[in-house]
Amino acid sequence: MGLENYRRSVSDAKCAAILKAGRDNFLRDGYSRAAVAEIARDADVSTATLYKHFTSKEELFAAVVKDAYLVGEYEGIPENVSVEDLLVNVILRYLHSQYERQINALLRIVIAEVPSAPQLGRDMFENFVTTRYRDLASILDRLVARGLLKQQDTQYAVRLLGGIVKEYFVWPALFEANKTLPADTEAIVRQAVRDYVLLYGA
Amino acid sequence: MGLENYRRSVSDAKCAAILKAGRDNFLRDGYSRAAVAEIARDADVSTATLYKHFTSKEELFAAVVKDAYLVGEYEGIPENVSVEDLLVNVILRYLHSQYERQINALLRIVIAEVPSAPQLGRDMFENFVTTRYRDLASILDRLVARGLLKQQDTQYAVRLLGGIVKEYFVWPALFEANKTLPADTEAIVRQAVRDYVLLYGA
Amino acid sequence: MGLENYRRSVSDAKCAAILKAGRDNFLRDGYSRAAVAEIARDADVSTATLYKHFTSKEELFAAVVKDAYLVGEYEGIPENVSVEDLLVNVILRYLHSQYERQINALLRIVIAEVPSAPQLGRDMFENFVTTRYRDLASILDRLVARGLLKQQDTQYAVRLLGGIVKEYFVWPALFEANKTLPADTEAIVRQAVRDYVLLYGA
Amino acid sequence: MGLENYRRSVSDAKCAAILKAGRDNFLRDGYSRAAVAEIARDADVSTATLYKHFTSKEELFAAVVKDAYLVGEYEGIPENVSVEDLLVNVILRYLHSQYERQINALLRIVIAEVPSAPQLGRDMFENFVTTRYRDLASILDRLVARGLLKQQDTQYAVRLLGGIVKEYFVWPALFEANKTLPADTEAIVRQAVRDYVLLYGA
DNA sequence: CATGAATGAGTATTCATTCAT
DNA sequence: AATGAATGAATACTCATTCAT
Repeated sequence: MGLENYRRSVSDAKCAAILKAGRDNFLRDGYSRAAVAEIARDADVSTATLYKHFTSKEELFAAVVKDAYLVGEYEGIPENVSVEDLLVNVILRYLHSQYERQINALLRIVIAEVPSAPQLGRDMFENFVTTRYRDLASILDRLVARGLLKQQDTQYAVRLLGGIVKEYFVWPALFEANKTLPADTEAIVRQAVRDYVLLYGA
Repeated sequence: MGLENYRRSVSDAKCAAILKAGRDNFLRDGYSRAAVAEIARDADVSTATLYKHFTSKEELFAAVVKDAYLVGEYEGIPENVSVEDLLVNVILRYLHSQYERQINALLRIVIAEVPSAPQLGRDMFENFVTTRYRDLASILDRLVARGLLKQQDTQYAVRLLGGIVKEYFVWPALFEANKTLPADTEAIVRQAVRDYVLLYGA
Repeated sequence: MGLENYRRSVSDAKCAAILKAGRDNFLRDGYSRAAVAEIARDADVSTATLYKHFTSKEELFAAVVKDAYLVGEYEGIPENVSVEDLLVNVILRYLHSQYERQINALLRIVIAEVPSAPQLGRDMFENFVTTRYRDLASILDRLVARGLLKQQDTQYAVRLLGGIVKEYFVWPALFEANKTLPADTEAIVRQAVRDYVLLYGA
Repeated sequence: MGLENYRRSVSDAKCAAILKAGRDNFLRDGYSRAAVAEIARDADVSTATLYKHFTSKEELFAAVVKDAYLVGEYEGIPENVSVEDLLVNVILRYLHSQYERQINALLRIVIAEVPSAPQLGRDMFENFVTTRYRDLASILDRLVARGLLKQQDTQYAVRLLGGIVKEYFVWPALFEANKTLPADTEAIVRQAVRDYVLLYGA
């Protein structure tokens, strides 16, 4: 079994190297301009090896995107904080993760490929929008249950919050490469949360 | 001058034909996949003529994008309507214009090209986001002046409204080709405006 | 019209050069091994130009094959010769044409591609077998009409003659590259014709 | 010796599996398009093992072809039948063997490879043409010796028969994949033999 | 002895751009 | 001024063969 394990580990390492090189290249050049040969070269692998692991450029890109989903987030909700602080905290964690992992740049490319790879668009929407909204809605539901927020349509409430957050932090990042979170991020988030609490707070 | 005028008008007609063919091709195939030769063919022009008018594919695309800015919108603000109705009306006009002119599909392509054509991204952001927000803010300012809305930071108010509208009507359209405005568009817009008026109404 | 004519003549010349280079390469290397890039280079043309003229390697090959059909043959039948001499003469003309134009080598390649390009096989069979047999049958029919041959099934008679001729002169050429007509060709053909006349002569 | 025998038998089995898989692949895809990796997979062997048995794709193909020679044919000549029936019988056995064993498809591939593998062409010609003709000639010789046929050049006679048989049953099969023996095969063979007997019968 | 991962050289085809006419 | 033929560089993908384990 030593041989098999050895092979698997080598293979996994190459696969990871390809994914990383692919990610870098796609982020830098976009999907169409990124060259499979260069990705292979950057990963210190022959193109043929790359094609052993991923049967096409498209599949490699899909794998790169899927790879971005994998990081788990915000398990517990801390007690003893105000509703406002809690929501600000949750949203800031979203945002930092989004920026650190360069999800915005990835979004750009996926959006560009929506007409030719619709499934990829749907998947990414599901994973980066719908799922997060589900998580946030469940938090709001619990706060409602605890009497800390009014009865409300949490589906809509989530989108209200999400809308203003995207407005400030995602939308501009789509139109400018290498955007970083602005200095007044927390202030803006806090303002948005405050409005929300004004409307829907207990 | 007759000959010169004739020549100019022919030239302008060709230019318009190229822009239209370019628009169609870019919208259908995206930037990279769209072929200059096909655009020229669709415009009934030789490739050389196309290159006389636009020095590169990139410039042609930029011109196509700029062309989309040109359509004027919502001149007058009707009097004698409630603040709510007025805002709903204005927003719906934005949305219909956005969908009818396929701005979402164009946005997709511009977004994709942001890393390689940053100026284009900035321009489009300026023209489709900032400008509109300025218009809307001036409307809000006037409403504040008339005492129909509270004193407020209209810059922020506009983005609150814009965020929720994009959340529902632009964001999903980026991730799905050929999306049309949903049937309950007006209801959603009205709900958003109602929330806004609750917070900032006089 | 000078420009147009000039362009056409240049274009035709290039087309001919490509066909010739294609023919040479296919004959030397077979279909699969022949490289489009090398054909283009031999024809002093870029690959893109080659693809303007022929939309694919397969189409180029088909054109090369079709080109081989184009040479017209044996219009008149001389009078005042014996039936035997006449037939020997006709058959020898077939054979020389077949060898000079390297039809055998072309046949080899077409045969190889029959599973993947069945239409090409059918076309070549039609043009190099069926058509010739029709010509020869019409000759035999006229000889029968003149009373120089017995009443007979000329369809079958033609295939009897064709079979023996292929047996000696085509079949071996399929299995050996650059085969030339053997020295005793005429003697063998004469023997075959003699047998035929023994069976079917008046 | 038990272990050695076991090993040899395993090795032989693998070799046979490779040959069979090779045959199937070459027949299906032709020489160039057939992929060594797929042959190995079909044979349940690693590519390295395949290369242990056959040092190159070309050699494997040669072995596949040689394998087709190995089936023995028509040992005894029945007595007490007419010359005509005897010859018809012999020829039909040739033909059925040729079609059942897909020799025509194999011929196609060998013919295609003649320029690059001339020896293979010569071998196949020797084994599928010359050898058979020798067998048939020896039968004719015996018939002449028994006084059932005239004195004759049996070399030539054999090719007369062979020519007409190929004309009807091999030649068309080269130009059409998956051809089967036509329904009137026996009638045609009988007609050919009858002509031959007319010419050369006692 | 057997493996299968890895390779490098090669393939057909495309496209933005130029230039002789 | 307008053409459209021509190009050269690039691209995704394949495959016979080898070699470390």
